[in-house]
Amino acid sequence: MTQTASPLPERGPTGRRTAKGSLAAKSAQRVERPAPLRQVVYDALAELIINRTLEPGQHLVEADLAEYLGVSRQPVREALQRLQTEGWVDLRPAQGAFVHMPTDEEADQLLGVRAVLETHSARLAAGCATEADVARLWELQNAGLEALAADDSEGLVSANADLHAFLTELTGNAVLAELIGLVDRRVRWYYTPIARPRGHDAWHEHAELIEAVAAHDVEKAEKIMAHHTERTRQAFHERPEAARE
Amino acid sequence: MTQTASPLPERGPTGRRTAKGSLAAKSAQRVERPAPLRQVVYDALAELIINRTLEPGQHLVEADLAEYLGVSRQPVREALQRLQTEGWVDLRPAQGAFVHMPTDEEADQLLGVRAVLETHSARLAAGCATEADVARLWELQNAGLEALAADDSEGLVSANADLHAFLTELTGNAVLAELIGLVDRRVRWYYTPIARPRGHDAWHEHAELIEAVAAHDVEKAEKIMAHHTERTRQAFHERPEAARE
DNA sequence: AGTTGGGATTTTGCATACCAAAACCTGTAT
DNA sequence: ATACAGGTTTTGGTATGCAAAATCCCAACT
Repeated sequence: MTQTASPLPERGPTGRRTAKGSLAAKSAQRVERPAPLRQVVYDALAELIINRTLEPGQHLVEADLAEYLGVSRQPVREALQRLQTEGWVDLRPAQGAFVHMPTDEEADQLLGVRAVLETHSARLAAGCATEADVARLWELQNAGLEALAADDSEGLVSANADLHAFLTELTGNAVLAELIGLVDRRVRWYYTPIARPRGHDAWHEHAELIEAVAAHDVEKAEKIMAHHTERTRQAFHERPEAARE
Repeated sequence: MTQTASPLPERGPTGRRTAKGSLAAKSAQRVERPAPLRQVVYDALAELIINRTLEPGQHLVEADLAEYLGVSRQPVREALQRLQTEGWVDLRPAQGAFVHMPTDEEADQLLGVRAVLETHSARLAAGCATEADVARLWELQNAGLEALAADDSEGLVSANADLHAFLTELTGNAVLAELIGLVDRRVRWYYTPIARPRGHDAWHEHAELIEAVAAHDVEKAEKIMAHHTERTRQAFHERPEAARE
């Protein structure tokens, strides 16, 4: 509606093949997709929810979102569907989408599941990490320490997520990685308020964990991660009066 | 199926309120929703995939599915979106939906994750099961034994799912239950071919598990479930020459 | 043979328009 | 206040159109 003429964020002469016949050029990178609109909308809405522009409980009217984003209702609906399956919004039949209202109980359950999955992940990772992997872990660890020193709450949460994410990739279990990714993204939402106070201890525990992984000490890595995630859970319960909102 | 004219499975004069003013009549049941069409389509497609009417790798053309089911493209698209997030189809941008092709590696990863989650679930359930819960578990166990005696492979898989599902509900952790539900539904797909040979041992192990839960022996329940799911995983690898397809 | 190169066709992805039914809102009469 | 009647908004779904991308098919060329 808004920008009636311009169709969207630069979809013009993309989608062309990279070159002509350099078969298996680099093996890695894909051909660069124009990014489906529903995906763009999904990312945009997720961002709006995470940074609280869209408040918990708020009613999301399809038509409004569509106009706001300059697209039609269809991609909005599809994005909302996905947002529901991943727990960001609740889709009440015949009433539409509402930003999910996180409860303390749910956060606790989420942190509990996360503890189980991450613990298993640490165990597997310790069993199969190469030296290069360990080096990468130390890099990520340092990035986190820098954010800690700079008192960068946002960067701290992000660095934490990166480190945990890389650890799950190491396991070689794609299903596990996907599930942890799902849970962690939601945990991140609740986690932000306690990132700062928890920071110091958490990154000390990370160091112990990486040492255990480097030594391929499966039992120890598992134990440390169990302790680490359990402490995070407790930190959430003992969090300051920033409880409500 | 093709019923071009008739719009759908009886949506006529539904959606009415149950009565007029008997507030909180039974407290339990919701108001009876007409069931969103996308949900109906989702169920239908999931069923078609599970029973192999739609073969792995097959290209699903929206227009064809829509005509086949007697609906428009929109609900079909929404159903396909959800089927993707739950791993039943792969949605390749600009190419459409393809029935997911399960690999042995993926099945193994799935069974691995399932083992972890179910083990944790068993631990929690053992800690908080009431006598009524245990009675219900025995009921479900008997239903499984009957299916086993009747050599009903389909019913066996279903009874197994029911028992595990009830156990996860006992934990009181909705997030955990949801995740296990997700994983189990997919495991079921791979599991069917080994349900029969695995049946006898599996249900014997179930009995032990229920006893441990009834005795609130947390450690034992956890151990039995770990063993149980690990055996299932092994059974999958040692499965007969029904390997491919 | 084999592989190139165009069309022609199909299919997706999105936009637009329209509609019934359900839910919501509001003002008025009780 | 409470209840009711009516108007408004919103969803959920249908139908249609269309550009871009992918696929298919077949003929021309080493």
